[in-house]
Amino acid sequence: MRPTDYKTKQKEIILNMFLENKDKHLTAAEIVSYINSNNYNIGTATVYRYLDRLVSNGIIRKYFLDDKSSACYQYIDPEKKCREHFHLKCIECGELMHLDCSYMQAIGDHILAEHGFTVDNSRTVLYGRCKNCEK
Amino acid sequence: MRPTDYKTKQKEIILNMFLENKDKHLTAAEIVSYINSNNYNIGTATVYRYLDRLVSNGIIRKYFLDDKSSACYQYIDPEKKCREHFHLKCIECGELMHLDCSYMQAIGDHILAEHGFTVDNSRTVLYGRCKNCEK
DNA sequence: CTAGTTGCAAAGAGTTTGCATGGCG
DNA sequence: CGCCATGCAAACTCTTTGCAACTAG
Repeated sequence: MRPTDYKTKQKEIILNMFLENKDKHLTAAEIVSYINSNNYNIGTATVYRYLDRLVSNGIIRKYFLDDKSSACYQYIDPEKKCREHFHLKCIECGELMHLDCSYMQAIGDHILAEHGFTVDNSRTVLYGRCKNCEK
Repeated sequence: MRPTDYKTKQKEIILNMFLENKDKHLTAAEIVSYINSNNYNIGTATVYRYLDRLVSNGIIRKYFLDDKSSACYQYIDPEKKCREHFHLKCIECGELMHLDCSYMQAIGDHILAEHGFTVDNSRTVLYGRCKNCEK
């Protein structure tokens, strides 16, 4: 059994930040500096510890963009069924697109059937450039 | 114009390591420890500097696995057209598979045509579990 | 000889851990 | 009150940078 999850002010603030930024990814540093600039103080370690838990609990997703050294975290919106489709991440502007498309959904099946590989959609992100940034 | 590329013993050793491990990825630490355990000595900085150059020159690929903090580097085999297809990476055993399949090659075109997104195959790795590890 | 290269050590950047204090339930 | 969570600082890991010595061409 997992330990009790006490409600604390810090956790509330962090989770709210993700809920208010469903369309963006946040880095640990951004979270720390945002909180510390808003009449509150939070330790870096606390942020990392809670981020880890949120990732384990499937509340947020953790990425590593190739050109960034720091990890990025983004809310996994249950309403958008993010576990069931692929994601596209623009390496220029950072936009995350949900690739909810029947054609793409067939890809996972194809890879499993033809290549014996089970793709984990919750981990996989396709990198590239979105319409605007490609220009 | 770019500076002349002097041939050195260090560069030769590193490049050979990639050529002898086309099917695997190597980390900077692995390269350093391998070389230093073989009657030769090389500085960490030298390894990183040459890796950067190999990446810039398109000789090797650099990527980050979700659960690793260190970067992985792998030779881009011209014969396998690694620039043009996707890669599958098993999150259990670390095996990297080349997904060279006409069906899959259509994916990039589809995403561009239907979703206006240009996928960068050299950056994208699909994560999941291979046949053996799925059991 | 000149300019690219190397090795070492120090500096950075990001993340994790140890530990005493603090707060939820 | 017991146990989890927090903050701070130190420790760590990986990578980059500064610089003097070295070397390929």
